[in-house]
Amino acid sequence: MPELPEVEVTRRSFADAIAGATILQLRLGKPLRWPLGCDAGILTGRQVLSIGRRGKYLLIQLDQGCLLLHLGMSGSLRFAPSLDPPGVHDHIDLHTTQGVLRLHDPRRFGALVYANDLSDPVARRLLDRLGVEPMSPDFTPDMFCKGLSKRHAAIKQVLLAGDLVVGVGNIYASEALFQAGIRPSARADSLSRARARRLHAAIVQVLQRALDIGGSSLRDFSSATGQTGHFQLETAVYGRQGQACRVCASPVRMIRQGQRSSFFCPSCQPR
DNA sequence: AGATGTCCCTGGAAGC
DNA sequence: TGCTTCCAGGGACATC
Repeated sequence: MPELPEVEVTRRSFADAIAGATILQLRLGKPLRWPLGCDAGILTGRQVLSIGRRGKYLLIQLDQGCLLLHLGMSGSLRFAPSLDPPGVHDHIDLHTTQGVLRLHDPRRFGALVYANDLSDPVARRLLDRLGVEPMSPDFTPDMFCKGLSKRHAAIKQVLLAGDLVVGVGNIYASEALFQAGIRPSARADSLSRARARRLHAAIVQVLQRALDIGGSSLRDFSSATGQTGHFQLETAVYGRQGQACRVCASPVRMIRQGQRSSFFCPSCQPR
């Protein structure tokens, strides 16, 4: 499932190729999570200036207006000069003078939303609550520690909430917590400064590593050019319940937190 | 304001 | 073999 590294890899894989293109037509398939919010016809003739990203949202900046694209949990993009006729799960085809941008999304948790600009209430509703970018200079150990100290919930759930730091999904949250030696159920405000700093470093490291290897944590992930990661991310704990911890050989355990599964090693993550 | 539970959707796996 | 049930996930939203 696309977490931040996959979204960023996707962005980089077609941003340059689509920049400057003029939109010819937007074809919509089955309804996605939210409606587009405008008549698809008004996009014809508009120019794509750039592709940005905020959290897991791709921001398609137009000469007039902006499209917010979310891959949900099963979405992937393809950008090519031409594509086969759309299949059952191809729900968006953005035809441009430089190629077709296609969203393939079997589970339809993805979305494409039009906004006049990023200060439009439509965009703000989606983006305002997002925390800092984990790979930006704003994500400092200090702000992270301060943020955690105000939260009583379990650390794993605070990470997933995305209002402190964005982009850490279910897989990378478990992996970062393992690397920091912190149990997912530990209360955020119970972490010492030293442990919170360790977690901060682990988050950056885990995400950077995934980015470096092309966002390959997703089993069937591919970039917009169809590039698949050659390196499957070797998860330390995610999805490995019952198997031996790669560090100490204790059986990895799974618990449920807020309808999500969390994985940890009881011995490497004692509290 | 923060915490918690619910919902959206469908392919694949597990259970009967 | 063929059915049914369960599960995965991001994140907005409602409710406490």
